[in-house]
Amino acid sequence: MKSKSSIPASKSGKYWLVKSEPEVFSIDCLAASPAKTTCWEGVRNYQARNFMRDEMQIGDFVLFYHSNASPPAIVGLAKVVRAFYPDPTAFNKKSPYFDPKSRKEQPTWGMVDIQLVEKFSQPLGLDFLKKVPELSKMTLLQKGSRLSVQPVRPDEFDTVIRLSRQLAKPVAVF
DNA sequence: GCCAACGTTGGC
DNA sequence: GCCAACGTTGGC
Repeated sequence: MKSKSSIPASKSGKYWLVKSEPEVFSIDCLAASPAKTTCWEGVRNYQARNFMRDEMQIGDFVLFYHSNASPPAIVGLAKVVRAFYPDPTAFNKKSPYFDPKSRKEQPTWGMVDIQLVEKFSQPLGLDFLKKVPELSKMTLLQKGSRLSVQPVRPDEFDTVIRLSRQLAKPVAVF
């Protein structure tokens, strides 16, 4: 019998990774959010914005990464549930994400909504990921890579999901 | 807390 | 358009 693949496939064929500092917004915050959904506010980098605006589509899968964490790790999977729309925090003077140059008539910044699909039972730590040959080209693992919203190649996405499944299995004891 | 790498700003 | 100064990111 053919077994059904447990690797999720996105309709668009596109996959992403977003970074968040767990001190600011962790995967547990996402899990505790209404409908396990949050708006991805505060992106203030043009390249990251352009990915969200020009390429992200509803249904795309998004790896959730904890940066500035110990250890830094991919901690779960989410998906896009709302396409790009203006980020109101850019107009809020009290927000840390306030941008005085952004005009309401023509907003500079935007965001998408993402919904939690699953929190990995074992985080995939940065040091672990670096040892995986199939991931050697992954944007996240390149030196000096700081993009907070970045594309992930389909084969890399498959590898990450497969590793998360492997790590979730009980360790054999002899 | 340090600091390398990167992005942005602004004078010229 | 160049590039120095500055600010931010993020691993360690």
